[in-house]
Amino acid sequence: MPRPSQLSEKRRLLVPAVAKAFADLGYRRTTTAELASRCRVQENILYRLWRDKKAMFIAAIDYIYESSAQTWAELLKGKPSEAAAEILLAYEATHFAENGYARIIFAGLSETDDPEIRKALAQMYQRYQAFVLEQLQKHRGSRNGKLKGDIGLAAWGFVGLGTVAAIVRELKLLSDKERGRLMTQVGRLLLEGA
Amino acid sequence: MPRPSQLSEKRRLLVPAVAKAFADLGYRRTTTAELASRCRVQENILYRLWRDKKAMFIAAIDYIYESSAQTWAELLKGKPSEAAAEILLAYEATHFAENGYARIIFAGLSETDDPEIRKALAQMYQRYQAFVLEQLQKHRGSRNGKLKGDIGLAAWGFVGLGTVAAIVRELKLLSDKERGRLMTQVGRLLLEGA
DNA sequence: CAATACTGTAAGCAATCACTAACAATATAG
DNA sequence: CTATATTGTTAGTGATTGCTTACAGTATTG
Repeated sequence: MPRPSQLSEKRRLLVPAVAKAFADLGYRRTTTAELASRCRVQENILYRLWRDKKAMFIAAIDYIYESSAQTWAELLKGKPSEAAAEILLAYEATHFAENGYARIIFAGLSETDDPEIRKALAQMYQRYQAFVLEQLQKHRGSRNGKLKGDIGLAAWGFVGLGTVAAIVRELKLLSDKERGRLMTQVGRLLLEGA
Repeated sequence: MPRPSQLSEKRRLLVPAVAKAFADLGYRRTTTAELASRCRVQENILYRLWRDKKAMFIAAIDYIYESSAQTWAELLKGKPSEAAAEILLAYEATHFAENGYARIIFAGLSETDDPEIRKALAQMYQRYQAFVLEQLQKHRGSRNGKLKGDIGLAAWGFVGLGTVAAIVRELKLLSDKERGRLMTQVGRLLLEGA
């Protein structure tokens, strides 16, 4: 018997560096040579782990949500679930999109006629929306406010708020402080519903 | 004296086709050969009109807002200014991002470390926000509701709403009907303020 | 007319880059 | 030990593509 494959393990190990590269450089300026260099391996190795450059990109997309989810789980550990929404909102008001991964998403969104990329992005967005929705339900469940309208749409509103916050950060359209106020203020609006 | 230059005129003439190409294909898959073909000219001609491919892309970015502004002006012609916000919201609930130009923006957002691209995008976003803000002020000015918080941030909220609507459309995450409800429902929330 | 710059057409080049082939070295299971 | 598949290293290539050069034709002004 030969030695057992460690491919999937190696993939997990390298994905963060791959994601960072795409986040720093976008898709087209992230050459496979650059990826190899950042991963401290030869290009060849990458092609044993992933079919082609696109597959590396998709792995980066998948990693984004996992990375967020891990941060959130850490943050909410031991906290009461009704407080989760407020805690997350306060945290993201200052830290949202600080890792730069949003640029991976933008790069992907300009390639949405590729079915695999679209699928990966769709899955990622649906996960985000589902997570937000869960927090919203727990939050609103506690109080019995006059909640009007579909709560699922409010969750999508949050996704939009996050997106514009990332854009505003990327383009330096608002100061950190103003961007924080944007998140908390519009966030609170969505949290409570009209 | 030689014949007068018609360069700027020709630029105006070709920009819509250029923008359509970038919208259809993204940045990297839009080759200069493809651009030339769609414009029904030789590549060479394009390089007389713009310094390089990036300049063509930036021209496309600039065109996006102009295109929207023209549509809106048409739509609001002869309408009372207090009604503008509602009219626009109702219109965009079904027509937002239908031209596909959003993909130009996403392509640009993944290249934001280029100063010229960032500048073009920042200008475009600021124009959109300023326009929305203007409509919001006219809308809220008419009624004297309990408007809490910074109205400028609400305008950024609208920009976020538009962005998520474009994403949701691109990725087919919601049906047309649901997306319309997203726009109107969250839009109304932002319109009135908490 | 004539000078001058603009417009159109064709061909091609230099550089980048995704991807591969070939081979040596190594670790594991029987 | 040995067979087998994995891992590491080097080099290279075919294709794409942004951009340029060169030249012929044309319209406009003095």
